[in-house]
Amino acid sequence: MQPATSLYQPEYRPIVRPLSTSSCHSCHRHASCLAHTLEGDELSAFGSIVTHSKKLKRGDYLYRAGDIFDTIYVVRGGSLKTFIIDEEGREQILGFSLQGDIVALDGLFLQGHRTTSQALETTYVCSIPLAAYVELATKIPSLYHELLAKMSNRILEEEEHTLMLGTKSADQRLATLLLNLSERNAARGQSKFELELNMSRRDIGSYLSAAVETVSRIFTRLQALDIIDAHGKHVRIKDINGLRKIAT
Amino acid sequence: MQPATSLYQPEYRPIVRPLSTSSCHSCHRHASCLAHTLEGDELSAFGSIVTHSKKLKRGDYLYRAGDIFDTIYVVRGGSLKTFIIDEEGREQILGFSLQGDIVALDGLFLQGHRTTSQALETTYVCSIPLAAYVELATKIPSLYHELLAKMSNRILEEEEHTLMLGTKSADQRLATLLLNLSERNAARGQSKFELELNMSRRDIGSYLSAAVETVSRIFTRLQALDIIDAHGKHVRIKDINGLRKIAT
DNA sequence: CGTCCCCTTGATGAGGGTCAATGGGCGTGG
DNA sequence: CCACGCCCATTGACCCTCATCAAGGGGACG
Repeated sequence: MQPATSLYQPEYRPIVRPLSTSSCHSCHRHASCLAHTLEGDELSAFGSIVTHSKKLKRGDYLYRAGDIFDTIYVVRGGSLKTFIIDEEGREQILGFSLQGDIVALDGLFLQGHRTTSQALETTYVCSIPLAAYVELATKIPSLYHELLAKMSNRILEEEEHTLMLGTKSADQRLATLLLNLSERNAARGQSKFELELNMSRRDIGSYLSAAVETVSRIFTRLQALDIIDAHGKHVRIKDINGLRKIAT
Repeated sequence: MQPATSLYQPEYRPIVRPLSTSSCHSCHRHASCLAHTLEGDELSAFGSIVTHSKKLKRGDYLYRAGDIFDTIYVVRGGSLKTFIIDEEGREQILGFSLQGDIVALDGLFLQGHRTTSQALETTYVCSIPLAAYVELATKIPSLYHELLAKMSNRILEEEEHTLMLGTKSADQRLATLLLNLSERNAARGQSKFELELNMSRRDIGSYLSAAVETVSRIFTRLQALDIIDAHGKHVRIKDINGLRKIAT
C-alpha cells in the first residue's frame, strides 16, 4: 500500500451537489433535517430562524469544549470530527459527522459543550439558534419530537460505538467503521464503494481506540486480502462481503 | 480478599428510605425526577399520569430489546443494569441505573428498544407513559426541556464511558467506576465510602470491557494496596485519594 | 443434595501498544 | 519560488497488558 501522494489521481471524484439557496424549501436535504416533517408556512417559519451555510475551513472549530450551547447545527456539506478530552489531555474521537447529520446534541440545556467539533475539510453547516427553535417548537410540537428523536438516535449511536469498542478486535472495528461510512455514503445517494477518508489515520485510530500504527497495519492487511484498495484518503471497497465477514 | 459469603455480616447497611406514597408531592426524590421544576397543579397533573412503584425482583426485565417504546421510567429504589447485544450475541453493559435515574432514553420515537434493562435487586420504578407525557408537555413546555436535558445528559454519560474505555487502562477504569458509584451514592445522600455492588463481577467486567478475571485481580490488587476493603458485594473505600490517583 | 453460577488464583500466550526509523506532502516564511 | 520544518503514513522490532484456559471453593436454589 502506498502512502498518500498528491501525484496519485483517483479515477473517482465525489459527487458535489450544489449548495442550497438560503431557503429550506429548496433544500433537497431536509429529509434528514429537523425540518423534515414541515411544509408550507411552517417550513418558512423554520427557515427564517436558520442561518444557512456557515462555512468552515479544514481545522476550523464548529464549537469547542466550554462554549455556551446556543445553537444546533446541521451539516450541509463536508465533514466534522467530534472529540472529548479528559483531565489528562487524552483525546477520544466520538464520531464523524457527514452531510445531513445533526451536530452538537450533548450539552443541551446543560452547562455548555463538553466536546469539541472540528472541520475535516471545507464544510458548510446550517445554524439553528436553540432559543428560537424552542420558541417555534411551542407552536409546532413536532419540532420537539424531531429533536427528541434525533437525540435518542444519538444515544443509540454512542451505545453502538461502546458496543463496538467493548466487544470487537481492532480488525473488526476498522472493518465496521468502513462499512458504516459506506452505508452513510449510500444513504446520501453516493457510492457505497468509494470512500473519502478526510480524517487522518490518527483520527481513525482514536475513534476505534487503536494506535495509528495498528490502523495502518490493518489497512495494509485488508489491502493484501484484496478487500480494499487504499490510496491515502481514498479507499475503494473491492469486496464488501469480505469486509462484512471481517467486521463480524 | 474473600469471596462473597452469606456468613459475612457487613457492619454497614444501606440506608433504605421509605418509599413514597403514590403522590409526586410527597416524593423527596423529585429533585432528580423529570418533575423537578413543577409545583402545585402542574405537579398534580404530572402525578396523575405516573404509575408509581412498579416492582421488579432481581433478574426481572424492565424492558427488553425489541419492545415497543411507550414508557419512560424513573428509578425510585434499587438498581438496574442496561445492556446491548450485537448480532453475534456479544453483550456490552452500558450502564447501571440507581435511585433517581431516568431509564430508557434510547429508542424514543424510534422503532423500539435496542437495549435491555434488568433489575440487579428488588427495584421500584415510576412509569411515565410517553404519550401522556408528550401531551402534558404541550401544556407545560418545561417538561420538554427536562426531557431534552436528561437525554443530553445521557449522551454525555455515554460519551464519557467511551472516553474511559478508549483511553484508560483496566485498573484506571475500575477505579473510575468505583469513584463514579461513590459520587452517585453521595449525591443521593448516602455514604461516599460504602458501596453495595449488586451487579456481578462479570457485569462490572462487561461495563469496563474487561474479563471477569481481570476485574477480580484488580479488586485483589486494590485491597492489597489498602485502598479498598472488598467483601463480595460490599466494598468500603478506605483511601479515596489513592483511588483517585489510580483512576487518573 | 446435586447442579450451576460466582469469585478467585495461577499459567500461558497473543493482540496490539510503544519505540524507532524512513519517506513523502504541505504550509510557512524568507 | 524554494527551503525548511512539521506532520502524516508506513513498517519493523520488541514487549506489556490483559484475555484465555484451567482449576478449586463456596453459596444459592430447585
